[in-house]
Amino acid sequence: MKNPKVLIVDDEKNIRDLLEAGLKFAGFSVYSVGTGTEAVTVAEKAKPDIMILDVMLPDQSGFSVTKKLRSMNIDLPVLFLSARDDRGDKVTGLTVGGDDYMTKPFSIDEVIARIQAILRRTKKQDVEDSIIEVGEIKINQDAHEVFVNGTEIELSPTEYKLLRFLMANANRVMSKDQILDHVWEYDFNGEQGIVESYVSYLRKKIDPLSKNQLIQTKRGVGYIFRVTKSEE
Amino acid sequence: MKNPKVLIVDDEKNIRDLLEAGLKFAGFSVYSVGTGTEAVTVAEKAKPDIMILDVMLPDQSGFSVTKKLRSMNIDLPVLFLSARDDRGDKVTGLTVGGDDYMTKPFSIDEVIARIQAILRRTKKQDVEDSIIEVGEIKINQDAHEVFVNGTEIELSPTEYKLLRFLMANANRVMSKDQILDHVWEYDFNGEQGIVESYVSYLRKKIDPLSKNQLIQTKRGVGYIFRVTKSEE
DNA sequence: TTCTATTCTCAGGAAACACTCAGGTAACCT
DNA sequence: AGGTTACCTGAGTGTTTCCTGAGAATAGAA
Repeated sequence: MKNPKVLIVDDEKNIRDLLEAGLKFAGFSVYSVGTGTEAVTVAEKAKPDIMILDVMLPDQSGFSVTKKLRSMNIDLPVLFLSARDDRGDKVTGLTVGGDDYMTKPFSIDEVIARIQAILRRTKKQDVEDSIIEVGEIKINQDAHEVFVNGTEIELSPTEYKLLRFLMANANRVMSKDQILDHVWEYDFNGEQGIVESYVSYLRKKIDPLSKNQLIQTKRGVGYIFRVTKSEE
Repeated sequence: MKNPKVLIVDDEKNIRDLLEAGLKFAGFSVYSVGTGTEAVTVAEKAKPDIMILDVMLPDQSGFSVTKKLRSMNIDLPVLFLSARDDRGDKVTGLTVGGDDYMTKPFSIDEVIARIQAILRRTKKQDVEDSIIEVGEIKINQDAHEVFVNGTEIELSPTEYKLLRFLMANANRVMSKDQILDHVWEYDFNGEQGIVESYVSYLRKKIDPLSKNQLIQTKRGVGYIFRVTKSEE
């Protein structure tokens, strides 16, 4: 299957729009609803491959949605979304099998990564590989491991996400705004300076293991993860 | 499709006219409106391929326009425009889909370049390639890299834009006024001397790598990017 | 809780950049 | 030829952008 189908269930329209834009661009077919009742209907009709489900819906809890679906013999993996604090008791109990959960606010690229991980685990979807290898750097997404020319380096979560984003867009300049929009949580309202800081952190860990400066600055434009120096 | 359709949404008539003229000349079909309400109407009727949208409109915010359109299942990429300092706290998530974001004041050719980049990425369109190659010079727009006979040169943002403009109009004399209008931001009120300076900068970086003088002066008229014509 | 890793802000300094200006040079004119 | 105009370019100035270390605030783990 070429375009996995995702069903987004969240009552906040902003979040639905954000997810919809990001997932569509990442190559998913997207269905988006705001209530649990609609979710059940669409899940039955459209047969999505995965569902993104807010656990706190206005009409019913996410839990009852999954229960309903299961009783209808509709079996699809779920990525649960929840607010930061109501974690622990209910949500963790919900995740069975291939399911996963994330807290709001999230970063859009992290959502995409999680969805791909779930699809990878559950069905044999035609989905990105767990291993990203670009030039001298290899990332194992399942194990959260990063190797530079075969040597492993330790990255903090944010460093990891930033590097993954730059590598996924290798040989293309990414502006700081783009980086903020994809790598940082959607409610982050800080300044671009934080991107500079994290690029600096990354370089400090990467550069000692490579002869090339892998992350380059395009002054006034952004940053680029550069693999092939010159062509021709 | 040969002529992509662009919908311009901005309340300042000056800016609308500026964009309209520039985009028409670049080969786009242009629709232009001043309010969000009109934008929705025209987007529905004319089915544009892309929209240029000021985030600060008199009747409603640019975001509510995109939301409205999305809820109507009208799906088109957006190039957002905003004042220079609106970024940072308020607006995030603008670039997650195929969308992009620019601040005012902009240079008209930069707008065109961004639009083509968006159409290229959302790739429903038959649009210019990311690589511009004219004679001995090759520009990779994705990577913001410039090669002269295979050797990379480093250009500042303004040098880059100037060279791209001259190459896009190769073998045609461009006056300094034309250059100012296309390459510099629309509120620039300096003198033509700056064009002379930047041509000088460019030559200093380009000429050592070429036997020909690629940027030639047409005294009293302007400058021309000359391609050694093997055929014609 | 305490401890530690991490996130984020900030500020100083360095470098790159944009722009202006003026003296010099080349092209064009009569 | 001389005189005039347009152009070139080095020098200088003020601004912007970027880097990085230091430290405060926060979250996660022991």
